[in-house]
Amino acid sequence: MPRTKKDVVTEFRTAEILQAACRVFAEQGFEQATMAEIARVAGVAKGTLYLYYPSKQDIYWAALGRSLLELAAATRSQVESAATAEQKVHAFIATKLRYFEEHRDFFRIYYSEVGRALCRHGQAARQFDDLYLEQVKVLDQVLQHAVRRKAIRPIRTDATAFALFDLTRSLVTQRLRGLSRASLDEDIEFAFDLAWKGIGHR
Amino acid sequence: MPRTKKDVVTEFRTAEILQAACRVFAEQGFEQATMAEIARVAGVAKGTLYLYYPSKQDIYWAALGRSLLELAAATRSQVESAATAEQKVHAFIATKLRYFEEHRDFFRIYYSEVGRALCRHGQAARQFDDLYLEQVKVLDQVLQHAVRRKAIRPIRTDATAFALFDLTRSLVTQRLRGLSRASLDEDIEFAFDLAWKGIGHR
DNA sequence: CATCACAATGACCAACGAGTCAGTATATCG
DNA sequence: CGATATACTGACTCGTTGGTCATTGTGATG
Repeated sequence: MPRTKKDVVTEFRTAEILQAACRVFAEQGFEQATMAEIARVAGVAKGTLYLYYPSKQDIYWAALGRSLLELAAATRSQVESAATAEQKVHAFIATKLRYFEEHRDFFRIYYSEVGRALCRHGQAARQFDDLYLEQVKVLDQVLQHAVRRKAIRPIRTDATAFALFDLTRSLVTQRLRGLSRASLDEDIEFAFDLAWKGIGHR
Repeated sequence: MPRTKKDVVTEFRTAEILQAACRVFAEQGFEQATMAEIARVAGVAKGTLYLYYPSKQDIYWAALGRSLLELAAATRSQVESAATAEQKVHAFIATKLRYFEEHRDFFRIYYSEVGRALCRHGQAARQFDDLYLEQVKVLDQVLQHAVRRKAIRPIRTDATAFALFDLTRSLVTQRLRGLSRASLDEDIEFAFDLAWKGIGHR
């Protein structure tokens, strides 16, 4: 247990900064957000931000990555512990919808980042893209396995995985925009029902 | 027929500028794109841009709006001229996939704009949002009608309309990212199949 | 060819914001 | 308490870029 005091302060400031960054980036988007505003919300001076992160980009990736990894881990865990393919698909959708419901700011940043992936191709964001594709792969493998077992009809599993991914995003977006008057559980069942009927046997 | 000469030149320059803007915005995104770069690609001086559009924002909306209206009109027309609900849903998906395939730069801008809709809420982009919701409504009404006729099972038509919308976007994205090795027609059939099975009777 | 109207230009300006750093406050310790 | 170290501050720098406008080019007209 080295420098406990220093570490505690660092951890505290880091969390404070990332939380503020999350709020500001979610509200303004990356380009419109300013370091001054993040500092204001975090309750520190602008210079302090640079004691903990070397640049605006780094704060952004840190804020995004933290939640992204958490969500990826939760999804993997829930999907793994589900028994059947049906339950795995359900778990995938439910986990994501629940997590985004609790982390709306994160979803805003995430969603806008996905939108930007088509511009600036080849540039940064490799980490982000990898995680994204890995998530799709989890679903892809569930589907492949299900097809082999004839639990679902033969189908292009990779394209379907993407589609289910986007179906989930679609529901979250509807909720965030206030376009869904249904409860979270109702939305989960709705999405799963649509998906399962779409890929199901008949 | 007034000032023909002037009108022709104006039309020519306008088209040239919008095309250049479309390319640059698609590549860089709104914030990263510079007026200097748009001017360079259009083959004019920066000042010339301001003879035809009052601001960067205006060029952006003009470039986006032009294609957006065209797509909306095409979709409406194709859906209307289809006979059954099944054919209407098919027409909706096919029209969009085909249009985006031919206007990839437009799709990039469109997609990134959708991503930004969750940030900056309440601000500009009202036109854009209206058109977006109107497109969903077209599909919603097709579904409502189909439910009444019992052509599909009873279902939350508004949420489903959104979901089909995003399913379509999902396929386009896969194509643009080079993740789909299928032909355009195959992707259309795939998307339609998935959708129709999902909402179908059994 | 001279004149004129206006389209086009690009050097310039002002605003803005990321990142810096000399100075200040605060904590630690002998 | 005084000395030293370190966390923090915010005024400043400096590159970038949207937008302007005095000047230049062009083509029509008499």
